[in-house]
Amino acid sequence: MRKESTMTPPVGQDREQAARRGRPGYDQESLLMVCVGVFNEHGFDATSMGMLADALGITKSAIYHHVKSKDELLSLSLDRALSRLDRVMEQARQAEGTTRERFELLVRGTIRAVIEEKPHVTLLLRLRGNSPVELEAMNRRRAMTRELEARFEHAQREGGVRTDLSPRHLTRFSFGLINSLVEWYRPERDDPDQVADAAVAMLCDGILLPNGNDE
Amino acid sequence: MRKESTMTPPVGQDREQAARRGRPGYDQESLLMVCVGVFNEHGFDATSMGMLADALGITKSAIYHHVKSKDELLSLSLDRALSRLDRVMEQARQAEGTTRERFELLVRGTIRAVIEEKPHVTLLLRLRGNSPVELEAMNRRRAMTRELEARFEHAQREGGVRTDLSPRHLTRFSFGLINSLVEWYRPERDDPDQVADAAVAMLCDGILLPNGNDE
DNA sequence: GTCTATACTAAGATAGAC
DNA sequence: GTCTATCTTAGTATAGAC
Repeated sequence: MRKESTMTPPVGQDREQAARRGRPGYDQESLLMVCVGVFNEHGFDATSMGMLADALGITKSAIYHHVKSKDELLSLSLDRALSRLDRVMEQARQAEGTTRERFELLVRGTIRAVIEEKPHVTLLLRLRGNSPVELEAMNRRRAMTRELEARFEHAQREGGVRTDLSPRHLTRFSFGLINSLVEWYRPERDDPDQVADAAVAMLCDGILLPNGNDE
Repeated sequence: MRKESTMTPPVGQDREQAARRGRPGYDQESLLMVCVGVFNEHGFDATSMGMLADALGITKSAIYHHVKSKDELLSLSLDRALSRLDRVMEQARQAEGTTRERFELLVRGTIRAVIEEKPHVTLLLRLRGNSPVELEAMNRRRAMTRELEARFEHAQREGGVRTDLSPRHLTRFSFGLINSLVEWYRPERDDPDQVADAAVAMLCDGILLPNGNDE
């Protein structure tokens, strides 16, 4: 059994440490991180409890000591992603300055959140709505999209953003560009600040040189 | 059995029509379209043959008359997506004109392809590499990404594209913006030309007004 | 081209010992 | 906190009748 247990359960020497700080075997947090990694590698639905057990180096049934179900693992992960993104939106609401400054703050904040919570955000962005847990998370995410759309509309009226594009398309394409991070960002290859600079530059000013050549 | 068969199998009156044109029951093409729709709704792995059977209005076993396996359905769909995208790349290779003109051609071609073959492209973009079929399709797609990256590098040397962003980031973010279409494009809400215009505008020139306001 | 019936395998989850 | 053993359900796929 247990074909590819790469990770040895971090058995603790120092127990008796006020309940949820030590880690005799796994605690819920460390277990969650391993599971989310496997979810993202194969997709949530393609991941069986057996595969999780293999990655954890324990048996299927041992997982149920930490969580009630596979869905609870998903729920815990999605909550982390959503609460992190909520904080970004809250920060954006309170921001002041020019349109560009406020937009830049939002973009950079979102990118930081996506990078720092990448495993959880990845899971969030790939939901299909197959369970109540997924549906609720998708609703929370949808609310953020709508809020950004309203923000774009406002910025257009204020005159900071071009008005030849609909708020819908501005929103969807902007999120599309940023969210693609979960599909290709790798800490070894990509510097977070450089990535954020590139996203801001592309979104604000595009990729062509102002004095475009005519060959 | 068969709880929500919305689609009645299109039983044909006019048979004997040269093998693969008529449709007594389903032919492979019409069956594929229904199945791919279900795959995209729930995700490939979360879709069982039973769900396909329900959507088709036939039984599970009847599906095996048309295809050897669930994986063959996936393979047929991915082939359609990839061959369509291959044609876009081929067209881009032969294009002439300014950097902007050639870039615009590529963007518009890709967007047309994504929209016109949306179900198949959607499936392609969501692969996790869980089977040989998926891995091979991902390789073909990766080749296209690399080709675009080389194109960006070339355009930077020629002077048409800003050089403060790496080809990698230009490529990934551009594809991210465009590919997001599969997640939100809806024919009833979005006009294809308007969507393409918006993508070109954002990618080439960004979203801010040239004469940005300082409030 | 589709059906019923069924073989076979793996899934998520639980009980109770250690 | 993890184990073995097991329950139950659902999965893909096949055989053979109509």
